[in-house]
Amino acid sequence: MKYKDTLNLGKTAFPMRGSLPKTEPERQQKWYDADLYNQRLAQNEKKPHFNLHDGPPYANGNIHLGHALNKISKDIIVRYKNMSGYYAPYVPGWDTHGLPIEQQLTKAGHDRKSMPKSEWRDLAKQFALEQVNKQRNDFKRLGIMADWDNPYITLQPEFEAAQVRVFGEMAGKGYIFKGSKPVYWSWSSESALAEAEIEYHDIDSTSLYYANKVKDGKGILDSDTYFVVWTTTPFTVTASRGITLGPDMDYAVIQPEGETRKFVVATGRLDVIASKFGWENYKTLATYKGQDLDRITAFHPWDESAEEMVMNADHVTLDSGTGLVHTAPGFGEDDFNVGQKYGLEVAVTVDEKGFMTASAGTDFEGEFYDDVVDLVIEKLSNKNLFLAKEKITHSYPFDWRTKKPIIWRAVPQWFASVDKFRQSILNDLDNVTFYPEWGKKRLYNMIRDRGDWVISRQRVWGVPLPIFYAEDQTPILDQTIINHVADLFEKYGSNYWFEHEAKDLLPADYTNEHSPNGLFKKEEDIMDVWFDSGSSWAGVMNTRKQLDYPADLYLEGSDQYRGWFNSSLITSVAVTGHAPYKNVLSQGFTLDGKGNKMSKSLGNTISPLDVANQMGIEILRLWTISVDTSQDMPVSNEILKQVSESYRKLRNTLRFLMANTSDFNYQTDAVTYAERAAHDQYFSVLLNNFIKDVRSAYDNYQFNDVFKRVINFVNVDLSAFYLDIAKDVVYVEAPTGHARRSMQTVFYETLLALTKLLLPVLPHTAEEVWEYLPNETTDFAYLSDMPEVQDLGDTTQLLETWEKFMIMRNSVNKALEEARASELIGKNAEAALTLYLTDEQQTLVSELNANIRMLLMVSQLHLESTTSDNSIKDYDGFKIVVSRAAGGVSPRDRMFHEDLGADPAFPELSKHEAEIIREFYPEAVSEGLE
RNA sequence: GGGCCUGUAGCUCAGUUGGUUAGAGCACUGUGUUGAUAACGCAGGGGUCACAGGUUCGAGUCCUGUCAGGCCCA
Repeated sequence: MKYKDTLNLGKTAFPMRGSLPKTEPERQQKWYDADLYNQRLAQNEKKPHFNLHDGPPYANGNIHLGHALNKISKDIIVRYKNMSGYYAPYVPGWDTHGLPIEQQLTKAGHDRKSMPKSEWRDLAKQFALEQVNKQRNDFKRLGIMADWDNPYITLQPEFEAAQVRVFGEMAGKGYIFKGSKPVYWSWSSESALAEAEIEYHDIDSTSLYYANKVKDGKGILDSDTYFVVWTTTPFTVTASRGITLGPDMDYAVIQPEGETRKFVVATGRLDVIASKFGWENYKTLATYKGQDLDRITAFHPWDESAEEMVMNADHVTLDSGTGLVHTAPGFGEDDFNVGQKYGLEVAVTVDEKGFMTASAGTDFEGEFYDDVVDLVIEKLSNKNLFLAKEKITHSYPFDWRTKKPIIWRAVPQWFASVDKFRQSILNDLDNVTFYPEWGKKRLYNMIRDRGDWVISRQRVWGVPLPIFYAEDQTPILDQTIINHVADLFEKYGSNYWFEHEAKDLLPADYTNEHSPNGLFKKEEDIMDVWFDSGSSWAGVMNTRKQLDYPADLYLEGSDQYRGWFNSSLITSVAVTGHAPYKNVLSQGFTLDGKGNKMSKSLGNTISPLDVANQMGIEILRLWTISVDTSQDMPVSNEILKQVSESYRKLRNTLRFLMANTSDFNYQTDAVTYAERAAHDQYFSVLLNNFIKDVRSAYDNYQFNDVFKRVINFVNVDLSAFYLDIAKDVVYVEAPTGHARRSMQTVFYETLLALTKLLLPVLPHTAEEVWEYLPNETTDFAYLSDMPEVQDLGDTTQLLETWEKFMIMRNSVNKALEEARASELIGKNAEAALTLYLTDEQQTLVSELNANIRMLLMVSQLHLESTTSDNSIKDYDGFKIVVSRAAGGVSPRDRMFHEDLGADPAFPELSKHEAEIIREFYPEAVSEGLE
């Protein structure tokens, strides 16, 4: 018989390497085959609910790292909650309407104008659903446990119906109104364009400098004073209604030599302007801040029915022009915004084809907008207001399809009046908890400063605005009618709107005093897609019976303060008076290894599927908790490599625990806490605190705290200490003896706790471990519950004592290392230690009440009283002498013993070992050992 | 230009209400083992806390500015 056969070396088939790219998909298939998602929920049916509401990704394109981070984070939370006493469903969603999908159709060669709208919408729907399927498969590869068979999709009839009802509620409360607002307008395609449909080219334009005569100087400016303004779009002078100044910028009133008129120009532009206009000498009569001149008025250059208001806004710069900006609210976004603040008219003097309308004046009517420069100059010159013209080259927006220039032009739009319930929104934010805390401030500022919400889009692929027009063009916004439309959508889908006439969309007997002939028209615009996803609290949380409103948690990237967090909040407060979420968790963005934005053009992106296929999705999942997700997170191959090292450490540690508990049955062999050896009790306490800390980190969504605690526990407490000293027990001691069983009990509890605590992050690995735990009865680890914190009484004293021991151990290690360096010993087993202890240190030793020789992993230990002998080296307060161990080496435990051969049958073994052999391997007495 | 956020060892993170020589894990170097072995132990080196001012007896920690980076606006 061999010595080795009398040892209890660990045994397990659990592979050291995970082969994750290969095994993960197989394991996921098992989950889906077993319908694990619903199994877990069924088990939790009577528990309190925890609702994480999924923000819908846009159904277009491949999933990227941001998607992965988002879904993995949600999966971690949902899995944790389901294993911690909650019923936590996870209904994934997709955002499917909107322009990008229309653009994909165009790219694919479809022409929107060559087919009926309903047909175009069918194509869009088909495309969107294909994208959903593709993304769904990719999300499943990430190991996400969700209701993949029943997602919510914003194009689903029940979702659209709920959304329209939200709109109806808001209309019923008077929050919806019609106005107009500038948009990118392509006269060449007679259509509004989105930012994405525009490309920029350099063009030459004629810019004009002209003067506006003061009308009401408010006692500050004389009536012979003129504001000098500059414009690069002369046609907009016809719709000019204001002059915008920088509130903190300086303006001078000057009088050039030989001039009777006075001019207002920004001080910072005076030199440039004077030379441009040939003002050789001028005197400065006064200077003002922009804000001093607020609300002074001037005459429109020629239109007597209009006037120009002096306003202040921050967008004014001194880069060009005069520091005074001619402002036409119908033809520019800045102009519109500042105009709204001052209540200016939104004049639009160009029609949809780019021709001037009657409102521009009879001289202009019918002229093409780009051909009126000379006419404008003539009109200005007639009034002696023209100052100069100048050719400029600048970047200008073009229609990407027709390659013609575009203009800003106000068109009728539907608005949601945020102003009417802004204060309720702001107040209700106090009832929401934000992770991180600054999220509240960020959302608060945005809501506080935002304007009304433009909810209409001049597009086709979206939910129609359920509004009708009477014969005299009066819009009909009636909640009852809107709900009637919602009912139709619920039955037939929103394409019904495009397939039917207005009369078929209205209740059968509907009449309206504005339509004496019973004729009606329907609105052609659709809703902003943010209204779609912003209604999901109604379309999903309120609609599905296993979910509740408000949600416990919304979790998205920090860009969603402007997006989904924002739009959901607005619609929810508008309808119910409350936020749709109790908690909001926002995450940063993934950056490359240098901290820069990831982008395809820079070629620094990392695909989550590539990581899954090359390293395993477990690595990316582990990465997710290794970083502080509340901030931006760098990712690189180097970083992922480091994470995979951590994964290997975790995996190996689990493997070691499994190998050394493979002959252990917790039900029959476990040793109670009170009966455990001192070091096992100590480690039990460490484990218990570890469970408490990790659970608390999960509860607070502090993922990287989970990571840090796990890694430290595994490396420091387990690997470097407990598992290291353990080998001399679990390998060497009697297989069923108390010392070994005591330790195996703790091993098993540790293994089980680690496996469960890691499951939300590493579900594949946890399930793999589970297959090696025959005593655990559930089919899947995911059907088990999180380890509970035990009441072990007051452990403060115990921990303090052992912390002191760890300091002592540290000193001993240093002493041993020196002995090794001087070649006195090789391994620790060759050493005998002599410790010269102070009174305090002796107390520590007696309090430990443990086998200290074993804990220090040396063959022999001698404890002496402290000495004044200065030749004995002090290691951080401990006087230690290392010498060679006495006696001989046992080939079995490889330690030095002075009692080898005490049992004549076993001349090479110590007495203690011989006893073990006689009891557990009696055949060795006759066979002998070698 | 505005709102919000970030910048501590090669990497990922801790650093409490400002208080002694700034910590951890990984990586690295050396070394021991070869009964966790494409593993494990031990020891060690490594930081002008982005930069510059300021407040204070004292600042990684508070204030101001600069630089770099991110999200959202303009």
